[in-house]
Amino acid sequence: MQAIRGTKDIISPEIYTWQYIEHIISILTNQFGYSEIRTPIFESIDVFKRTIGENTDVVGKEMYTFPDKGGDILTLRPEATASVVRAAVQHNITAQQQLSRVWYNGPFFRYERPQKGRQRQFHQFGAELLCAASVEADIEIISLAYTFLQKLGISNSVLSINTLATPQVRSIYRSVLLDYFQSNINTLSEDSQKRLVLNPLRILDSKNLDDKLIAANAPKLLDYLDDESTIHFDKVCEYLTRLNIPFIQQSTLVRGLDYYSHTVFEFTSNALGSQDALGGGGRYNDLFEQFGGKNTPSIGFAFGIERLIIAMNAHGFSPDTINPDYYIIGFESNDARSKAIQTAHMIRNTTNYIVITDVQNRSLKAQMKDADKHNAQFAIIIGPEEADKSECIVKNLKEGTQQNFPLDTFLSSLK
RNA sequence: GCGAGUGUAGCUCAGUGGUAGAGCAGCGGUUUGUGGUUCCGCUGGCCGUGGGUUCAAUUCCCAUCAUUCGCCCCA
Repeated sequence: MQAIRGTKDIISPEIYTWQYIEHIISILTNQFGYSEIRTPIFESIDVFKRTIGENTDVVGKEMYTFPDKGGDILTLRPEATASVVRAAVQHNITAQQQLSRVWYNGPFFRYERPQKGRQRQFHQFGAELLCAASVEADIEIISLAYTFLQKLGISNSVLSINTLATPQVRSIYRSVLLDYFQSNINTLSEDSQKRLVLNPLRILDSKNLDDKLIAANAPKLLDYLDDESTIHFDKVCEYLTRLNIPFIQQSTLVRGLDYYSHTVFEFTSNALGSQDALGGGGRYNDLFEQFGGKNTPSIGFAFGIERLIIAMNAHGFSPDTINPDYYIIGFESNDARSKAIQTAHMIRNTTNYIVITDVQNRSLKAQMKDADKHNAQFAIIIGPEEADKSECIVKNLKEGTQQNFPLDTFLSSLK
């Protein structure tokens, strides 16, 4: 038996990197005043289907969808934003234009071919700023995401931003683009010919060389923006400059989910290989209405934890190891071993020190070696002689010095 | 869904048509109650799984599963 394809067990020592990231998330979200939200792992398929977009790959071929015993069609969440909005509408979180700041961290599921930085069960940390249409909201979200990467020591990632404007502008642009690509259809790659039908904007993003040449001369969305979109986007760029957050305007940046409008952004890293996005996000001003809510402009982002770890490792990150304060050694006689276990029990009950003991009845030498391997500060040694006198040897393993103490004296010195 | 590579001890990897090695790790010892350095020894592998070719396969062929890297897509 083994873990199924595209899933994995996270064990020591990698788990310490995960815990480190979770620790940073906790600090960061507190700094920005965001509170955690935990939505169900599975939802009705309808939560994702129309909101993400029926023509997207995520919905079209990547969702884990199944009927439950009652016949309801359920889907393992492939992303979080739709769930968060569903929850916000259900609980009237943003009723009366109430702003809300939330974050999440957890597993998501997409049925895809695994490769570097891509699994079927993966994990995302994300944040959503609900009910805020202002440029400042965009900036807060991008600043949060940027600060997160800084705190993790991922210094060389690149922030790309773009605007997808309003749905109205986008549909005009879409038809212009369609005409343009239609006239070049024979030189387009096979994939892009399909994209022409499903989502022509996506051709702009193609990795195919021929497509890139054609896309380079394609009409630019920027030339079709209305005033509202232009002003918003320009202000976002100005603000980023003022905050000293480096970015590049990338007119080819198209995000894969249908609900985005206006600001979209992505953080990439060259440490990741082909799946080069650490995370991304954007504004979704019309999503609430799809869940029967009022118009509630919002913006958010998500990072892939697995990809962050790849980037952190590329930067040489290694998590701090937690070393024991005391390694309690009892050896040879039952009395000595018993006193050692009692001592460990006492220390753990009355203090927060980290205490390791041997549970294999090993020799003094073996336990000393083990204490060293654990990188313990002190070895507390109790042999038959010490046990008889209710004493212990306190040995400083860093300095190699040691001294005998009555057990009581040693224990009371810890408080 | 498509393409290519890989699958041998806990880990990283050698290797050969006649049932296997190294380094690291682990355990033990170096004169018997003390770790981190040497030195010595030991444990440990149905050589991914199932078929086929062969007197014989871990080594060749096929399939399958897993994994890696691409395509696609995204976190």
